[in-house]
Amino acid sequence: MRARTFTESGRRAQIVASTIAVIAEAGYAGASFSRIAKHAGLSSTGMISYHFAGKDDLFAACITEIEQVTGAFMEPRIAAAVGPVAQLRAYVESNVALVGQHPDEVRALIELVRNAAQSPAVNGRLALFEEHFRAGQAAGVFRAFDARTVALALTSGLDAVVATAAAAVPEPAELARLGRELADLYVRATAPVPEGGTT
Amino acid sequence: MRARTFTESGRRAQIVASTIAVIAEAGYAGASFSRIAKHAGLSSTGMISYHFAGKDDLFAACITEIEQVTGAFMEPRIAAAVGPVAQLRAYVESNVALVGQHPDEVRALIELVRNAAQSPAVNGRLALFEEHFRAGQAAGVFRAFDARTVALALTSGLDAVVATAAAAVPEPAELARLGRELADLYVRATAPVPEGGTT
Amino acid sequence: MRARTFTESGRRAQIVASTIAVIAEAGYAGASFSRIAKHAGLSSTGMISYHFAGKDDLFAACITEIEQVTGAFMEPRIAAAVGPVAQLRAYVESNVALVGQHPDEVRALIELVRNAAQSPAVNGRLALFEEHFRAGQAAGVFRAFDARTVALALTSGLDAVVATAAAAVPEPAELARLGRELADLYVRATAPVPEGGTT
Amino acid sequence: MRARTFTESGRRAQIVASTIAVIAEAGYAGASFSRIAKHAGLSSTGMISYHFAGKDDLFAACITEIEQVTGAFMEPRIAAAVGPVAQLRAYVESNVALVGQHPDEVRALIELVRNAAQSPAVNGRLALFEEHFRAGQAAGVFRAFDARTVALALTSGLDAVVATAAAAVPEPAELARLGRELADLYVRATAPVPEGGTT
DNA sequence: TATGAATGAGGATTCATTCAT
DNA sequence: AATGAATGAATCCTCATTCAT
Repeated sequence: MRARTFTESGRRAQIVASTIAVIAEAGYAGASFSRIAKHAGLSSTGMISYHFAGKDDLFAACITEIEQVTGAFMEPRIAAAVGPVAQLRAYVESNVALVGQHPDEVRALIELVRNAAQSPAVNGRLALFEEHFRAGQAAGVFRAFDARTVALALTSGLDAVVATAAAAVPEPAELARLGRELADLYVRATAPVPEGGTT
Repeated sequence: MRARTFTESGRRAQIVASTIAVIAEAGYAGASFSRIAKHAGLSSTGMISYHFAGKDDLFAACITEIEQVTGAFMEPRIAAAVGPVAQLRAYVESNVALVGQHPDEVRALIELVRNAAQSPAVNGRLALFEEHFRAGQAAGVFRAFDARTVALALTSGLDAVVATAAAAVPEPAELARLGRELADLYVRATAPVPEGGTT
Repeated sequence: MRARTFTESGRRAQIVASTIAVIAEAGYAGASFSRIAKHAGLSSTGMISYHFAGKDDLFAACITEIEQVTGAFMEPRIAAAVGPVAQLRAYVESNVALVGQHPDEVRALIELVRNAAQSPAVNGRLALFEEHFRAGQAAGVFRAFDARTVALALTSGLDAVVATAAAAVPEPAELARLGRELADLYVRATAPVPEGGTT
Repeated sequence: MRARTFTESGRRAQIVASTIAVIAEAGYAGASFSRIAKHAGLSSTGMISYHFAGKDDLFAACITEIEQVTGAFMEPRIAAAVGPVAQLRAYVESNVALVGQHPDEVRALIELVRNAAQSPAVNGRLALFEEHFRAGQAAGVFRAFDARTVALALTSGLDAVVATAAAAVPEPAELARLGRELADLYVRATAPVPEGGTT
């Protein structure tokens, strides 16, 4: 087997993987211990309680695991981009492209972020965007706007597009087109005002 | 199919109101019959089943009620705007402003739309935006983009901002500012390309 | 599909036994999970759902258990009889005698067969009788009659006598007399016509 | 309308008729007040409780009504027969034939008799048969047997055949054949022993 | 570690009945 | 006579969690 993360012992990792699969398939509300146990081939839910302090703990472990997987895909792509605007574009495009690689993880993360009471993950990404926008504004590559509000709107819009795509994964080319569409939208939305203001 | 009395028979309306309040407070998953009954001052959940065929029926009634309330607030404001761009701005601003008037209804509707498996409400709004964008593109006031994807991203971003605002309702002035921020964002995101394209 | 332990895992068997007792005492309609749980000394009905997939599953297990018990009693007695007529008599008499040994099982089986929408058990016995009559007719030991209708009437009559006896179990001698009475009735009812027919 | 029995006021009769229809269609267990009310076109179950002291009272009224209907059909046919044997035959045949005329009433009565805790109706018929057999034995037209046991077996067998026929009403000719089959069976089963004993 | 059993609360829904109007 | 609203118990079932083995 050997297909385990280095952070967790075998069973834990197996349970986390099953949880992600179940959330992706049945949604947050449908992810009961018994369903997860069945998926994991466990004969009882007791094993889950043994390995995790509770549902919150299990879900937190899932978020950690998913972030590792998605980070490995997205981070190099974002790092390869130069400048705040290109990085924004890279974030959006790689996030959409990620659907083609790890649809279950993407679906599960969105469900978790949507339902799990204010995890550090969701706040982290929000803060990341907000900070990114502020830095870009200081550098003059983004126009003046309320960074927090815009970060919230854009990350949520991104999630919605990604979730829809993950529900019925399109071909890579179509996925790339979706990413470009959305990145265009976000770049234009945040671009500096050229000369005279619009309305 | 029998005709119902004027105020929706009193109790029915009261149950709907309580359901909206409970969803706003405890979320979709937390809106159990017993919690709703307690909020409504009913001695048992049987009364809810007496008035509504089931949870779907109750939630549908809530959506209808909320749409009536929100429509009464937003529609005249949108109708007063001239042209697709101004109407987009009016939609966004009046939706955010609505939070100050009916925060519970706004929160509940978002929860319902998010969870009640593909209601006509959510599809309706999405189709409305999509159609609005296509018409504006034909008129040359919106640039060329994938109307469906953009509609999805922008409505979801709007929901997120509205939901966040509804969670801790700010003062009207701050609410108005939020609305303008978001409307600006959306107008710029969809504005026609002046001469040379960006990026 | 997992293999079950020897005594049907202890609790399972206990629940089945309690269910049989409750059905015998309170009838099919009165056999609620809560009553069964109380009889079995369980603190909640959840335990029953834990061991059985549902009411159908539980009842099916009861039928299996009862058939095992009754089969062990009746089958050797029937097998010892020679010829279709003697076997018919042996079936009836051993079935009535069974009441003295397992009154609860007999009562419960009749209730189950009467209510559990066309179980294989009831159809099986009916088909068995029908086939038995046809074979006997071919051998000339039964007169010509509609095998299906007669099978239906006689098995139902047998059930009624057995159920009545099980409601207030008489002494073995009286039980034996009842069995002989009924066997006589059935043997005469199905006997070949000697010379001139009656009317 | 004018289609009311002389025993009950309009609404009562209507409720009784609906109850019979519902029991025939949904069985004893399925005959809830709400279903009966719906069938009767009543907007609430309160009306049933108003007219009847309880479920037992309602069901008793149904039995009375059904016995009137069935008696009107069967009694003249039985009265036309001469002698205990012919009367037994007439009872069986007219009871089976009744299925063609009043299937709902037949179905409902069997359900009621089977479930309603020992009504006078079922005991009455049993006593009637028993007494009939005793009288016939005294007259020498029936052989010596346990009148009570035989009455129980034969009435139950008759019920089963009738219930099966009522579940999918056959053509009158087939119904008549069934009746003759069963009557033959019962007449032979109870016939005096000619010379030497059988078996 | 892992299993299977047990718990107790909570889920929606249906039921017969009562009562004010 | 009739309605509609209300009650409270009972239905089966699922849940997360605990515990002895």
